[in-house]
Amino acid sequence: MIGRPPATTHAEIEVAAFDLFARRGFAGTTLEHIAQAVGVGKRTIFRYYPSKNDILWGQFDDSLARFAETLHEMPADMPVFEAVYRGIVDFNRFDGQVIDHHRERMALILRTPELQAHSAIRYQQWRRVIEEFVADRLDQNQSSVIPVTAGHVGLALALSAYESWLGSDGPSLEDELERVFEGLGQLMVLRE
Amino acid sequence: MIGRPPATTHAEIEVAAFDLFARRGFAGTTLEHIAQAVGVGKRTIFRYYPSKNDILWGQFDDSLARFAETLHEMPADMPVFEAVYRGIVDFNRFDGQVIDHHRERMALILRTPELQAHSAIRYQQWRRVIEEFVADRLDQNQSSVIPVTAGHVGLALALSAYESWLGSDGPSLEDELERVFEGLGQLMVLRE
DNA sequence: AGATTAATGGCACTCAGCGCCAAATGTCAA
DNA sequence: TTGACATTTGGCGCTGAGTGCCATTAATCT
Repeated sequence: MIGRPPATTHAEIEVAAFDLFARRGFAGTTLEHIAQAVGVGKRTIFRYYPSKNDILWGQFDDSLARFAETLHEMPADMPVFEAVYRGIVDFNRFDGQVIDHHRERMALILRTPELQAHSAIRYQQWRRVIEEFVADRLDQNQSSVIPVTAGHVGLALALSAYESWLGSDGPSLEDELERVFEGLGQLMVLRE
Repeated sequence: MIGRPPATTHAEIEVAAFDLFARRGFAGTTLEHIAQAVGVGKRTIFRYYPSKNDILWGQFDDSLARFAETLHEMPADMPVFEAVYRGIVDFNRFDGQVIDHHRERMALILRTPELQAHSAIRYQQWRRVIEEFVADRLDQNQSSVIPVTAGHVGLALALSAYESWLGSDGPSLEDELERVFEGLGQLMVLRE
């Protein structure tokens, strides 16, 4: 490769930041701390991540592409929202090796106020993937009611499952998703 | 009242800020601008609102109490999630005089990235109200699956309706909520 | 008039984030 | 081996949100 070689990597920054966040808290960790831990200038951190909030989201953009793929691979005769549900389950499947790390990461993201707020931006991208899929399947406009609702409700399911998952240490994420989905079914039936 | 009289009010700050946000954009408006418009020190603004993000949310805390009341006034034999749905509709009923203002406010909140992010914090409080109500009705713990899911899904419905409402200028917010709710029903039925 | 009470607002600070640009550090061609 | 070139680094200085501190101001009460 030509030019001056990079002094660090996204992964290295993420690891260092993760460690500091866990030990000193998110707010208690300045970008200066992270930069020093990595052995790089503060200015450089910003070249790798647009903001302190984004560090923990790592490769989320790649994941989104994978999510879209997963959805589009669902059998064409499967009911839309079931496809969405299964897509969400697939999207949140992690190997035993990384699941612990994923849990800690999500605990930070879902329980740190600043990160909670920032997540809304990421969730939006995630919802768009569902919207697009549902709109495509039902041959509707992406901004019409059903696709938008599917996106929001899909997110609602995922977040509910994550909260339950983080709150206890028994069931797997997949189990929690199923329980939540079933719960929604009950709620809807209860309406009649 | 004893002591030095206040130099301004929450309402005055809100009006001034709202005007500036509409004209110069949220990011383009500094707290210094708002302070000058109100004729007060920047430091004082922070005594009335904890952050720039919070100004537009005004009396939200009071609204929450009203929301909780509305829910608890629902007939005891009404199915839980229908009660939640009706509570949301009631909560979002506004007089013809204030509806235009409410629309502009929500457009700002839902379309400005910084505010979108910050809203997550407020939504959380709002969800808690639903959680509490549902938990109470079903005699479950507030943090168990059904109440949490009801909170998230309730929010999903409200946000979907607001997006539709802001996107077109025909139907009322109440109509949009009904369409969204019906849409969710379709999605769920489609699963079978 | 003087004591008391409560709000104001200035000052100095920290930290996130950005624009700018010179310096550093590699590769490649002659 | 040397010099041109490409690319990243990181320092500097700035803006703007938000906080702690505290003297000042402006009311009321005795």
